[in-house]
Amino acid sequence: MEENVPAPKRSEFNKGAWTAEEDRKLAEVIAVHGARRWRTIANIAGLNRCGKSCRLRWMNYLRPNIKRGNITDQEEDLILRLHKLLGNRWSLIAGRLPGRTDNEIKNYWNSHLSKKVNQNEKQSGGSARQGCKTQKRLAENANEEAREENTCAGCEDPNIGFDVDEFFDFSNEDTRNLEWVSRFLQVDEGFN
DNA sequence: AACAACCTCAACCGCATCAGA
DNA sequence: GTCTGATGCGGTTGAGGTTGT
Repeated sequence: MEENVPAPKRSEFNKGAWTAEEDRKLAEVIAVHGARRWRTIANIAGLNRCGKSCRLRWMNYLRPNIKRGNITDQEEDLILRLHKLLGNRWSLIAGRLPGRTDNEIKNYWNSHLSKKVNQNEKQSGGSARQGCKTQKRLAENANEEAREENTCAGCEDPNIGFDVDEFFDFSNEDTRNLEWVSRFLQVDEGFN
């Protein structure tokens, strides 16, 4: 039934804003077939969209449990701290903020936080460089750790007194998370 | 009221990586 | 080991809304 539907050529795909009808069709098909094989899903749903577009729509808008708007002060603080640690690793940052998407965080950063950070750096005489080295190091670690779980990132550096599992297990304990991030930032500041 | 400038955010694009044949 | 399609990510764009003049 499903894969006999000929896929449109790339140039024939619909672009631009999604309609409520398209959303409904997409959600229906995903409910039955699951959120994978996006090209097939697009075909089954009869959407004149590419698979990528369907995936993005689902991930950023239709997926259940998505929080929309109103980033709280606590979330903002966490974003700032995680960005300092990880750089533009939006998906990693989003993974620590339940219900938030990488796209939303990226947009929020670009429209709100980047300005804030720039202002702060100007005021404080700009210690951006200092953070840079650590940020790169941490981003690299984060990538490796994401792949090879169960290794100890802190083991290499005796100054870093935290557990890597804790690093990636933010669960929902926001307060605790902020605590270790603070701890890490203290280590970071003592790095130079 | 009219227009320009600015802001926000959904969506697209290109590239990298992964997984299966 | 190689090829190919699927998936994921980060950067960028552009439409629509808001604010300022």
